Amino acid sequence: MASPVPHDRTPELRRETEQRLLDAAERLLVEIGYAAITTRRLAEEAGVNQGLVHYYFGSMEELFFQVLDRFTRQLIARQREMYASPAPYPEKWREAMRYLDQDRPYQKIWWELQAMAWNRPELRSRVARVVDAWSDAMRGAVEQAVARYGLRTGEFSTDAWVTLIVTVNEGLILERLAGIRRGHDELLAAIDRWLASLERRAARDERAGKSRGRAKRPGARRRASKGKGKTDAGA
Amino acid sequence: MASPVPHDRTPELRRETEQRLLDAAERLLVEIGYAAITTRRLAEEAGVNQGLVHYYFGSMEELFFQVLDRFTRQLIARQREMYASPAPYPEKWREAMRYLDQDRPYQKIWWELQAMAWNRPELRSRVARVVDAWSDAMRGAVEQAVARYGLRTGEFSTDAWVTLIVTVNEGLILERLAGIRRGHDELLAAIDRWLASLERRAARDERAGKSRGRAKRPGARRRASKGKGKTDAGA
DNA sequence: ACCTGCCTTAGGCATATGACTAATTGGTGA
DNA sequence: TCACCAATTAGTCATATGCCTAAGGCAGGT
Repeated sequence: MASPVPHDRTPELRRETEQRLLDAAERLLVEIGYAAITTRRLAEEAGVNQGLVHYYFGSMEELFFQVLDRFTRQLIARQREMYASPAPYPEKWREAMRYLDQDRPYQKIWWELQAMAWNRPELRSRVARVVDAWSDAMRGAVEQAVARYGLRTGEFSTDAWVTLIVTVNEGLILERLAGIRRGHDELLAAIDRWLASLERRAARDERAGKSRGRAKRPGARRRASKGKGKTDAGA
Repeated sequence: MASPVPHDRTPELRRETEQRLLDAAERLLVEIGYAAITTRRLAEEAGVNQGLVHYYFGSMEELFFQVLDRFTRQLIARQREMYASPAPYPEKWREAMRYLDQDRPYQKIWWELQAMAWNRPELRSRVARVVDAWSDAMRGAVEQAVARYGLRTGEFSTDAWVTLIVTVNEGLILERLAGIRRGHDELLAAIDRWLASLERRAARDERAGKSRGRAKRPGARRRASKGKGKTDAGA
């Protein structure tokens, strides 16, 4: 429960109350879901009078629009930051996987907003924008990984890889939202092993000065299964 | 809009009116989402009087419980039927992928029910049951495919494969629900090519009487990338 | 001190909602 | 035909909801 609004009316106050309401909406998305949020429940959570929803946003609908806009901006910025890291790809993957367990409120907000958007055509483009940004943010990292690990991209384009990685992540997040964990540890461990071995081999190849093309063929079979892991590792 | 209820009171009438209401609820889940369904909207859609919701189900909550139960039973039966087919794995995958575009109402219902369950702990176990059944239904087919195509399972257990396939499917379905198609065709085409080549090679190996172990090593590199495809093909 | 503009409050209003109920209807069996 | 029981109707009720408004409060500027 937020504290009452301070009574000094500085120029920042408008943003303060607006942000309070938007923050409260996010907390309630996590706690009770979009369908259960009312103006009174929201105002109570924000520690302001119920009339302020109308004053600042005009309607609940507009408030949700702004919740979605603010959230998507934050999410996109965060994904760009994560994938801009110079760390090798397995590290990026591990970082993203850590979010699976540590970032449940964030994920809940995102998927509650999506569920709301399923029935609101005017919101779909905004949702699509985030997924596009996510894909774009990781594309560079995936391209580098594919090149570094000498994985063939002839049959699997970068777009296919990226799509695979994104969809796997989405599926994992959603299952956890529903309390499902079956098979997750097995999958994540397998991907991790595979990525680690790809990275070790790439480092070895660098030291030996070997061309990757050559390095692939001897362990081709092993790489095959790992190549799968790479697919998974794309997140 | 359903037609009015017939006026002959046979012993089947109770089931008739109940089913009408449950059918109407499913249609509305597709059309307006769970959050917008009211007793009056539902009764109108079912062509019955609004008081019958209380008479037959006692509450909207109980009605949604029964919608979920009925739907999950149907979904599980259908998945079992699909994966029980003796067709080779690529055909099963293609059958499942055809559902991506042709079965949008079905998918919408399922995900609206899931979104509802995110905020209803008492519904989570039911949702989890469906995902478990889905995984179980496809496990046999995946195991057969792994064996037939000579793919290593040492690093990727069957559980990992199954989880990968399920999560990819979930991600694809959800993106389409939000109107997102980017990268889907590329991914599905790549998986299809890879599965087709796996199947051709398996058939050739059968005719030639070669052991799969031997057959893998020459094309090891190609198999690697296809192994990825197989990962994708697991759906 | 006064004025102005913005913020906030304390309700109020019209409508919607889930749940409910008494009366009526209709089918079946004796 | 009559009696009985289940199904249905036609509202009703208490409460909730989104939206709104007039009045008051407060800070900053003159």
